[in-house]
Amino acid sequence: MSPRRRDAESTAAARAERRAELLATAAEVFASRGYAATTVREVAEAADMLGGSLYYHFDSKESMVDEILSAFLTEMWAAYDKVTGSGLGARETFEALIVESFRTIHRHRPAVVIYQNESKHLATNPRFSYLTESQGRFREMWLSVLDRGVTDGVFRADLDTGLIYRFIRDTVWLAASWYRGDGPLPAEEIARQYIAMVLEGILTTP
Amino acid sequence: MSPRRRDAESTAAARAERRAELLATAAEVFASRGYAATTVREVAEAADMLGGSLYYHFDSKESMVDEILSAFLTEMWAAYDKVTGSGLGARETFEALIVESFRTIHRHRPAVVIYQNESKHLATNPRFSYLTESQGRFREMWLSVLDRGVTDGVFRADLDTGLIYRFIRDTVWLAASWYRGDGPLPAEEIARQYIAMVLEGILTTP
Amino acid sequence: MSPRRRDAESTAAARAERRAELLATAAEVFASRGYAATTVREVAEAADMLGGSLYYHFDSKESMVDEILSAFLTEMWAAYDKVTGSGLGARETFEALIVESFRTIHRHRPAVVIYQNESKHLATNPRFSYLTESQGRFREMWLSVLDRGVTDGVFRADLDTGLIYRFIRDTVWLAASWYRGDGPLPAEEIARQYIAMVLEGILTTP
Amino acid sequence: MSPRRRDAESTAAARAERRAELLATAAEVFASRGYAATTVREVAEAADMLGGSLYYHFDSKESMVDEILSAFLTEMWAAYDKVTGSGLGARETFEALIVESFRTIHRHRPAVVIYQNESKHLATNPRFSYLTESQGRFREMWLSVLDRGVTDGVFRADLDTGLIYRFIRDTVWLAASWYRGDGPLPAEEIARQYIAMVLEGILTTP
DNA sequence: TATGAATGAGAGTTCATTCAT
DNA sequence: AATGAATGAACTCTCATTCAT
Repeated sequence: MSPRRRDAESTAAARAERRAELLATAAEVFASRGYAATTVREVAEAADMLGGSLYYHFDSKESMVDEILSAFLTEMWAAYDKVTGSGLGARETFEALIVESFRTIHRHRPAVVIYQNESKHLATNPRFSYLTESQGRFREMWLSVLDRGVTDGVFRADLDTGLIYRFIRDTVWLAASWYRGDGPLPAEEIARQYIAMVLEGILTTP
Repeated sequence: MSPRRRDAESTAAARAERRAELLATAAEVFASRGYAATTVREVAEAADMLGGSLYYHFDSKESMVDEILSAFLTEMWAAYDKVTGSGLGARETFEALIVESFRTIHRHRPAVVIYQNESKHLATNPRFSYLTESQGRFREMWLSVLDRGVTDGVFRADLDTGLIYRFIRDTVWLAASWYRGDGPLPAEEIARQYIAMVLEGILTTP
Repeated sequence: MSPRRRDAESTAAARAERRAELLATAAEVFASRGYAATTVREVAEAADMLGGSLYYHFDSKESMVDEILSAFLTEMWAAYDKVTGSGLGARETFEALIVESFRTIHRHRPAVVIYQNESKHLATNPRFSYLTESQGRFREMWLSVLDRGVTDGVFRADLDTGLIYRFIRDTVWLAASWYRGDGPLPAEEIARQYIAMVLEGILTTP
Repeated sequence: MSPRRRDAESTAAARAERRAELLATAAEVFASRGYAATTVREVAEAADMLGGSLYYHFDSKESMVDEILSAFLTEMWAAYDKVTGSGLGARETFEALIVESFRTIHRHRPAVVIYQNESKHLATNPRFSYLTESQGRFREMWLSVLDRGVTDGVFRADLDTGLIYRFIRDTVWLAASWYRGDGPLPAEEIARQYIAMVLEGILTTP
């Protein structure tokens, strides 16, 4: 490997790292102020640069969210696929998916918040059609688990699985907007209680 | 009643009605496109007018959301207060509040969606401080019901009530973004299943 | 004279009177806030009506200033013409013109203020070409008096009459912006002192 | 001096210079068309830019006049203070102040015109309270000189000094609207004749 | 005569984006 | 890599004006 080659590699790596840094910064700003309400200048300022400088790294404001969201979704689906592909029973799959979701939130909180708040509007743009696709896949995945559970007699049959699905989707993702990882309850404890609540309900059992 | 009197009344009433109409239109547009991303022209267009014409009725774009949100919150709290003031037990109060929430969603869906999506950002503006206050009241109301239920032995003691609270808050309000009232399940059935799910869990009881 | 005729007359008279009232109101508002900065609504409000109602009486905002200014100029020139046509000597004419100017200010203060502040900008509009004409006539009138005074040995020959003219023009008209007629000095006294100052200077005579 | 240091200085200086250029352009446009009647786009056009570009340099249209006026007043007061602080007699102070005023007009004509035309309206805005203060200071300065002159027996005692003050104020500042510096009379000659006129009057001395 | 609702042009301002340096 | 100046489209809002009632 020639020195020249190594240089190219190291600068390419440095460049990728800088992008990642900037994206992380941007994600936080977008998450806290809202994508539409955030100006490019604000993002740049948070990264200690001037507005125009961001355009050396990114094509547009849009391409920033794009990268943020697609990176997050890619990683999330890799984790989900591992779970669903490991041949667990319905209840175990259910629990594992919930745990995995909280883990994703833990690792990509800003991206999750953006996804939660903006994907509906962004999805109208063809560029973000993958958001709609992801949502569909998400729905199918959960419905499949829930239906299997009902068939297996693990989950109640008197509840609409579509309703349960929405219920789970909403609470799991919205957790991103309040879960900080520095509260009194550790992540595992939250996941455990969450699972207990959904599975067994909040009533005392007689 | 003199004719003059009647005239004054009818024009004042007509004006109030027009405002209400326009606010309803604005609420729908804000809800579907997002407040920040919606232009005043779009609102006006949806009301079959030109941009400037809205300013005959309202001071600003901001005052529109203000009216939309405060009207909705006023009505919602009146309903909640009736429930909490009627001396029901913890579980009955719990159920009644859920039902009331779904009713509110049914009547003010666009306002609820706006509240859900924008209140975090709007609340930074002193004009919308009532949003933060309302959120605080909401939290206290639910925690009081939940804690009472735990004390009375109706609700499980091994779950964090703060967690349950968030759980309920998120799912109830997010329901506004998917509940249309024209789906296969009627409102009461949704409320019933929702309550069953939260109270008893989704597992089959052995 | 038939009753019908009298009615027509009285309504025409009433109408003219209303116009005059409205113009007086408008003049005051234009004078105190500036023509460009004054909105039609503000004028209407000062006359206890709504914005649109003024258009029953006047074609446009512009036509209001037009009427205000031309009425004032017509009256002013009638008075000046009387003075210049009465065969007085240069000094007497000078004094009479000054007195007449203060009288005009006294009677048309708002119009004078408007003239002072806005005529430069209005004059660019062909409709107000008479403002430029009036200014020219004004200049000629004063220069003629001053030159005659110099020729007659009444006024100093070592001063540029063009400079004196500007000097007089500025102070006389600007007096409109501070002269209220309710100060400690009565109008005649002001005119007297003003004349003394301009004619004899402010130095003590040795 | 390091190159870095010099760069920082030169860019800061270049920036200040650009601001000054733009302000000079803006002042001319405001002076000739009136502040309220001038659009930001017109100012920009006069500076060969587009409307929005001005906002890179200035916060608002208002901040432009603010800078124009306060810069002018600061310089003017520095000059006046030098005169009043140099222990001259009443008459010499009087003459020096007049000369200084004409010099100020010569150097800041557009600013003076703006001050003359707009300060009354601008002063209602708290941001421009310094205009009112300056006016008060101006009045006190002149009255003090005039009163001293009367006491010393240099100026006539039979004229109201308040009237003389207004007289001087009006003519001096209004000179800005006609004095171009390119007329037949040079600045000093104008000041000389002006002083002669005010001090000795326009009558021939018998 | 006057109202009240609406118009539509244009104002001040913001902001994503570009580009020479 | 980053700066800083500028662009230009779009936005919120204002206001003279119109017109049915």
